[in-house]
Formats: sequence, structure tokens, C-alpha cells
Amino acid sequence: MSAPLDQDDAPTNATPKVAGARARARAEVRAAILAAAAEHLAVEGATGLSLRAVARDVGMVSSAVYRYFPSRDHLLTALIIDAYERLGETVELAVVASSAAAPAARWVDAALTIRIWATGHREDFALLYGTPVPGYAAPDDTVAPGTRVTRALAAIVADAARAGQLMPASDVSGLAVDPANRDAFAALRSELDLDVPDGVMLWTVAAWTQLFGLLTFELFGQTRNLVTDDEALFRDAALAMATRIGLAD
Amino acid sequence: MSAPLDQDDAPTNATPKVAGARARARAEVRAAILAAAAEHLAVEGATGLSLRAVARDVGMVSSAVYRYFPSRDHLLTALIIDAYERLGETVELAVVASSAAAPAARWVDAALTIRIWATGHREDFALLYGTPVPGYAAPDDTVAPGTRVTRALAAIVADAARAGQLMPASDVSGLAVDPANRDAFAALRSELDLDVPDGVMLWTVAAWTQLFGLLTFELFGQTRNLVTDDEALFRDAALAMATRIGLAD
DNA sequence: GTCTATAAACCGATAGAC
DNA sequence: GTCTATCGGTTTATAGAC
Repeated sequence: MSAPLDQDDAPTNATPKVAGARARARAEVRAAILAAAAEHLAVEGATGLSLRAVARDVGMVSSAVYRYFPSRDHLLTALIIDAYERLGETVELAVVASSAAAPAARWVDAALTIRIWATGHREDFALLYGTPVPGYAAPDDTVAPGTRVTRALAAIVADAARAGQLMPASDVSGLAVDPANRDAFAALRSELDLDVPDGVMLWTVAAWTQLFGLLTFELFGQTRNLVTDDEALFRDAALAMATRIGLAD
Repeated sequence: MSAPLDQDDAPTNATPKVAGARARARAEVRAAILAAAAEHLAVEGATGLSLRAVARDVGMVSSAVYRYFPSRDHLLTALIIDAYERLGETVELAVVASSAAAPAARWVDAALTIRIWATGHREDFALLYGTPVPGYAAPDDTVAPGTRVTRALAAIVADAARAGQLMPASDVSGLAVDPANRDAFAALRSELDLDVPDGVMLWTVAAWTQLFGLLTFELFGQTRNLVTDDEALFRDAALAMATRIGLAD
């Protein structure tokens, strides 16, 4: 551990003359706070995130942080949105990059991309998909960034359908969905440009929950000693679901 | 907000006289502590579980609780084991009770039983399957109770296999599993008396993660506005997985 | 085995000087 | 915008009287 700093701490960039561009400085401090908070997340979890501790790490005093984030919950919200955006962007890039590949391969690739991100950012994964922080209600700002991953996955299925590379088994395309959810599925279909039968949508949703269920089990220790190679199981499961959806390989 | 109390607050039960058969009294106090702790879990989550607050609720002083649980972590462990046992017992009972029914129906029934328990005990579900408590490492005592649910689900597949009511599709029974996990699958097979091909085991594992993934999404708010009737989606997905495994209906 | 009292930390949030 | 100082609360855990 190094001694706490009470001066600027800008390792990569040259320190701007402090009287100069206030706006830029502010953005930098904000980023520094977020970075320190993210580190804290890894150790104490979201519940234990403390503005004071973060301030200490970044070399400020607690009250100064309130100029950047009006409360602990606002800081938490910023962290959540950031994490959603980074994960979403990562998956979107992978999906775009693989657009020439076969749909099933694209699905598996996207799934593995999610897994790599999740295993490399366990604390962020827990923040997004783990137990909600007690007493904290995520504001609506977080919901749009949260859909990026889902949209990216759905785009693979949508692309396949448009390209005629979606060939669901007969017992899938004819699968009936509970009437209670028929309207919701219709809304989802248009929302995601997913011009596929209900059965395919059901399996797509199933595959989606599957991916995150498997990751949750792996990262939260539920598969202790269950399997030797978690990635291999994940890949096998992802491929099985892809072919079940009807994605061509 | 009501004024804080410094006296007993026992709405339903009469306060037991603190003398008498020490051993029984001890067990009762222990149970009272656990009950109060469980209530607390619902509000503050596992991370925020506080021995003092629990002591306050049960009408003791904090130091007295240390006679029953040597530390906060021991209390947490007891809570985890209790929850696992209760869920496990619930599912086991359901599986036994349905032993005369068709395998697919048994699977859906067991799945719905899990869901009912989970939705009725959100905090326990989060404790067992949510984000691990930072700084707390679950001791090995918790792993055996944790397998009860899994075993109960696997028993349905095993029973079906023994009764000749397991008819996996040809693309399932012939499904190859990554060589890295072949030994693990073999161990699992004998551990669970699951005399089925690798492909069926893979789909069983997939279905298992599926159930909990769906529940995690539902209970942790990931399916906000996604679907109208969560139970219906859950049932549809469970049935789809059951038939995919090859369970007869 | 329960109590009082205490140590030694921690927290979010605010007031007001500079 | 950063600082000191502070309010009013929280926690785990222990010492020692009864």
C-alpha cells in the first residue's frame, strides 16, 4: 500500500494546469471515483460499498465526493449503468464481427464472449445479475442499458430468420405458448424484430436464461466439484440450445 | 415509524419463562434467534445481517447471543443449512408424492414446487443462490444439504430411465460431451444413479440451470416487463426441457 | 447464561470556513 | 470544490458483575 495522496494523481495523462479546463478535470475526477468504487465492489460487494472508503482510496475527503455523486445510491446507479454498457458493447462488437459466420457459431461465440466478460468481471456480473442491493431500487435509467445484451443475442436469431438460416424442428415451431403470455410475446417479437414462431421465441428466452443461469451457478459456486471444465460445459450447453432454437451451423 | 422498544416484542407467542429445563430452553432460544435472523434477512439481506439487531428483535442483548453462535458467520451458516434443508425436503416430498405420475408431469411439478418455495422465500433463495456474501466462505457443512434439491430432480430422470419411460430424441442420446468433462459426467452418473447417455445428462444439467436461471431472473428483477405471467413462462419452459430430456408424458 | 458497560472501529450526510 | 469538524447512528466483540 502506498501512502494516501492529497494531490493530483494522474499517472498516464499530464496533469492539466489546475486553473484550466474545469470541465475536463471534473470528468477525470468523476472517472477516478468510479474506478475506485469498482475496485471496492470486488472486495466488499455492492451492499458494502461505502462513499467514505471510496473517497479515501481516491485521495479525497468524503464530503468532497458529494459534489460528484449526491448520494451513495447515485454512485451505485452510475456503476450499474457503466457495467451494463461495457458488457453490452462487448457483446455487440462480437455479434457484429461474426456476422458472416453461421448462426449457431455466432450464438456460441456471443455466449462465450459473455462468459469471458463475466469471469473477468465477477463483481460487475454480481452487481448486474446477482442479488439486488437491499434498500436500493434501480432507477429506470438502468433498464435501457440492461437490454443491450439481450438485444444483441436476439439479433443473431433475427438475422438467421431473415437469411433463411433458421430451421426449427417441427416440435419447436409448433410449440404453443401459454395464452397468458401471448400478448407479451407479440410485443417482444416486434420490439426485437424477431419474426419467428412462438416456440422459437420460447426457446430463445430459455436459452437466454440458460446462459445466465449457468454463469450464476459457476460464479457463485453452485457447481462446486460438479464438472471439470466449466467453459466446456458452457460451450456444450450453448451449442445445444442454439441448434434447438434452429440456428443453422 | 414507531418509537423504538426496549422491552419484549413478542406479538404471536407468549414470552417463555426463562427458567426450567435448560436444554429445551436452549434449543428454543436457538430457534428463536434463527427465526429472528431469517426475518432480518428479508429486509437487509445476508450482508447486512447483524447479530445485534437480531438480539434486539429476540429480546436479548447482543453479548448473550454469542453463547449460541460464536460469530456472525456461524449464524449465517446455520441459516444457509436450514434453508437448504427446508427447500430440499419440500422438493423431495413433492417428488415422492408424484411417483405414480408421468415423468414429464413429475418434472414440471417439482419445478413448480421449487418456484413456489422460491417466491415465498425470496430472501432464502437469495441466500442460497444469489451473490455470495463478501468475506464469508461457506463451510463444507453446507454442500451436502445443498445437493438435496439436485438429487431430487435427478431422481425423476433416474426413475424414468428405470421404468423405460425415458425416450430421448436421437439427436439427444447421441450428443457428444466435451472430453474434458467426460470423467466428471461419469462420476455424476454413478453418484446420482443416473444410467443415461451423456446427451441426456447434458440436457438434465441444462434444465437444472435453466430452472434456477429463470427464477433468478424473475426474483432479481431481470425480467421486468418482459412477460405477463412469470409462472406460465416457467411452466412452459420446464415442460419444454422435460420433453427435451426425453421424459415421457 | 444474562446483564451493563465499553473499546474501537465504521457509516451517510451536513454545516460552514476558505 | 475541497477542507475540517461534527451529528447521530451503526457494527463486532470483549470484560466483568451477578
